[in-house]
Amino acid sequence: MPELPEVSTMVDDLRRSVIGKKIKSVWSDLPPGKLPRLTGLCGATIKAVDRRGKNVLIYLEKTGQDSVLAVHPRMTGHFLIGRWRIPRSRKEKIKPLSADVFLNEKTNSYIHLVFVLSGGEMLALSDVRKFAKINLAAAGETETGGLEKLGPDALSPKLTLNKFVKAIGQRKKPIKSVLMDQKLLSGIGNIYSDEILWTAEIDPRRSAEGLSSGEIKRIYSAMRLLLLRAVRLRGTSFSDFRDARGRKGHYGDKRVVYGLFAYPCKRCGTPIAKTKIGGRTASFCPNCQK
DNA sequence: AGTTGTGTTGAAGA
DNA sequence: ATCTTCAACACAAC
Repeated sequence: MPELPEVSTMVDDLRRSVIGKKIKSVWSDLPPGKLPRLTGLCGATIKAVDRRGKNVLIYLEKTGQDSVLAVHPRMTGHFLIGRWRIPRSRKEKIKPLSADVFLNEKTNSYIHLVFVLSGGEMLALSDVRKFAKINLAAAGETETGGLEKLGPDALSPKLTLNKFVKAIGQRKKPIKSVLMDQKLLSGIGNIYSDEILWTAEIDPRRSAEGLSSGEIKRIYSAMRLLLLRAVRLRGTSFSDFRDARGRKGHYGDKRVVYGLFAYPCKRCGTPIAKTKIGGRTASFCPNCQK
């Protein structure tokens, strides 16, 4: 699930806890091939953490060879900061060293990658479905790390209304699919596309090319408003997402349409409908989203 | 107990 | 080019 606000929350937490720390050792139980060789990162210092779309970028410095670790959490990946007992055998299961109720929550127990940091804390990746994509590139080569096709970030100040219109207008696909197309615009997934289109009062099935400039402007405003609100509320934990301390985000409590099938529309009372758009479930109000 | 659906994405097929 | 389907994987819900 992690979309822009959830990844933003991860990055926010990591910035506060891991910048300046040195990687002492790396552990993973993922099969070789699911992640690059990371042993070379031992001794590297974490210089910065950033976000691009739904990717977490961790900038590392080691004498003579700077690099950037790009992690895409896909559906269930999330970073945690804590302490775990690192297994020595394959049979042994990894588990938290403390009785921290959050780190012991099931969602947070699927640890597949751990960086042991200077100072004793560890940076771990929990990912029940193991879809997270982990990429390591030399610094300056992030453009070749699979991020080169990424469209402008949905919260970038550089993404003006004019550029937004150019990015999404003229597309024949349904507007919901266009908003979720990371090559056109990065950071939005199923949850926030539903939320944005409900707020902008636009039917998610409509072709982007048929939208008026006024309608695109409404979508742009709703996009900024909702993403900023969700960032402030530290994301949505409808499913697996947790922050770096294992705690839930609160946007889910404030959501307006996602996952509210058959509930009354918060604007007009009509029962919320759902349909499939491009293979994804879409929730919308059949009355006031035109 | 087997089937179905799930937030993402990219590759493969039409 | 453009759209749809499926696979990667594990689990919860039915």
